[in-house]
Amino acid sequence: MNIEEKLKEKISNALASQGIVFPVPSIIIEHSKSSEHGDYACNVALQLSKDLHKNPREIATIIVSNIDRSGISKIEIAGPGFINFFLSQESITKVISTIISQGSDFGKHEKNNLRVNVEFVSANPTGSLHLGHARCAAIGDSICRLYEAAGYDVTREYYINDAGAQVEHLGESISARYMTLLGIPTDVPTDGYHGEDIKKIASRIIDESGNKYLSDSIDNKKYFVQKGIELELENIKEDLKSFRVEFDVFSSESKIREGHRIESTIEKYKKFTYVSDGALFLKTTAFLDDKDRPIKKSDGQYTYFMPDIAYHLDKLSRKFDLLVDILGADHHGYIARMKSALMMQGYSRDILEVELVQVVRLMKDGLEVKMSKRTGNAVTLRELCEDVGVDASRYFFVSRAASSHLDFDLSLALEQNSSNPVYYAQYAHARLSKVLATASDIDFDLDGKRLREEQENELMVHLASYPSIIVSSANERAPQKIVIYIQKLASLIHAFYTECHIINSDDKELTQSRLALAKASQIVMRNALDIIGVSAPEKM
RNA sequence: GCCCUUGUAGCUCAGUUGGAUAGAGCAACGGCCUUCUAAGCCGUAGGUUGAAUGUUCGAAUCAUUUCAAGGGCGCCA
Repeated sequence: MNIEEKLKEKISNALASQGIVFPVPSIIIEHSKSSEHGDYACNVALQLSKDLHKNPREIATIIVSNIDRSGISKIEIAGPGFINFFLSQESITKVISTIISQGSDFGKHEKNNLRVNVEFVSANPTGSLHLGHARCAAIGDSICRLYEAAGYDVTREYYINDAGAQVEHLGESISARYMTLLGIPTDVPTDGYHGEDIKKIASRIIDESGNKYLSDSIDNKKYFVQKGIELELENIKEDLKSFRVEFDVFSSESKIREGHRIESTIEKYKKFTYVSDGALFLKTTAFLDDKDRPIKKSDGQYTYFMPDIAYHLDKLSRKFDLLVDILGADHHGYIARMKSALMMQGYSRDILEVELVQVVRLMKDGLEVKMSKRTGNAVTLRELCEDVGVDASRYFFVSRAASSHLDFDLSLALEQNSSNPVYYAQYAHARLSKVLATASDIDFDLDGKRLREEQENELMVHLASYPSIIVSSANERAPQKIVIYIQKLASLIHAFYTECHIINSDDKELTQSRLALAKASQIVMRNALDIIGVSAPEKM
């Protein structure tokens, strides 16, 4: 149990001893913003004053006079009724030995036996991934890593839309390039794809099988579509891998449409459908939606919504306790309708959580550049990795809340290279690594007996809060909180490094204490960077 | 016209779910390298939290209205 949990329990017990029931989970312990407010602060007295009809300071006094004071050096009641805790030296330094003994497991929680499926990116296999996908990939993967650290069993899933009009256009575009390369000039359809990747695919088909697919047969058309999807997907997987994102499961729309799966799904929804103007509608307004949605068009084709419902039911049939979809913000209308569809099958509205990621606007010299896959002028994930770097890109995307509208200026991102905050954090890790390597023959003082400075104290308190930050970030699916944590950690490490010289040839004991703190800090920095998929270099 | 998201320092953004003096990073200004990496540290300046009203001990956070930006509005994905 860490310090915060212990404090919560003490407070709850103190209240219970006076007949006031206030369970541990509803108690909020916060880090004091300034050291004059102690190491931790609690506002229960203010929360309780309304229910108990008592002055908050009075309640605080009751708590303080009944609390178990072990590990606490001083308790103060401040302001309107805050309780400020000053920890004893031993309870602060204890975190060092905990971190060093747990190593890369520090911050990871015990398995909670909950299975979560996170679907993200899921870009159509019709071209390279671009900036917007990069943001989704960075956020999605970090959320997965957070869930893993918080004890969930996580499945990363990618849904391939390989059955709609988009992939038909892909096939036609490849076909046109293929013809042109073989000496029969053919225009790419106006709603087709014009990027370089299409040319590459066409020439690859020629390399593999020459002019075998020249005729306009249906089989050949199918071949171009199928081959196009295969190669685009291969490309996407490679790009994602170099961005340190790997999926466990790829599901495809065409599989969902196979056999009579859609028909049998519709059968399950019989109670909630009706025909209007020749189209089949799903009565989503019976649940959360403001309009009923068509699932089968009057021409007999399904809308995209129908296979999507079948797909979500497919995921649920694989026994997940929670589904998370990470989608572009233009899908927000989709949330109510999909939740409604799942509720029709008896699932709770919370079985599906949707995280909306705002689009990235590409800027150049202060002006917006419209990105389009069709015209091929988008900044791709690959370019981003090559020009800005994986670490800087992932850090940048994760440091902003998914809901924030984001402008991305590539030239500025390149310029800012050395002042990018990611290097601030990595540099802190590298500096500690160097000191630890230099003093590798000196033992650690795991009790941190000689740690007295304010910088050391603040650093230790911050280190101790890491496990609870993991839990709250995971619950809120908010990886940017980890970035904030990292930023603060880096700042404290740099201050410690500058103000508290670690290796002192004339004071071995002090050196041993500080080396232990350096080691613990290095471990936590590395663990935290790993959550957002950023490397922790030994030297820079 | 209706719905969703967003609006915080010159710029890019945080803000622990209603708490103490609203915080970081860039940019600006002033200091600090004969000792472990100056990609650093210490300090200064910068704010009517888009605007207004309300809810209460207490509001950037909740409610209503309003302005602005982006997105979505029954057979597109």
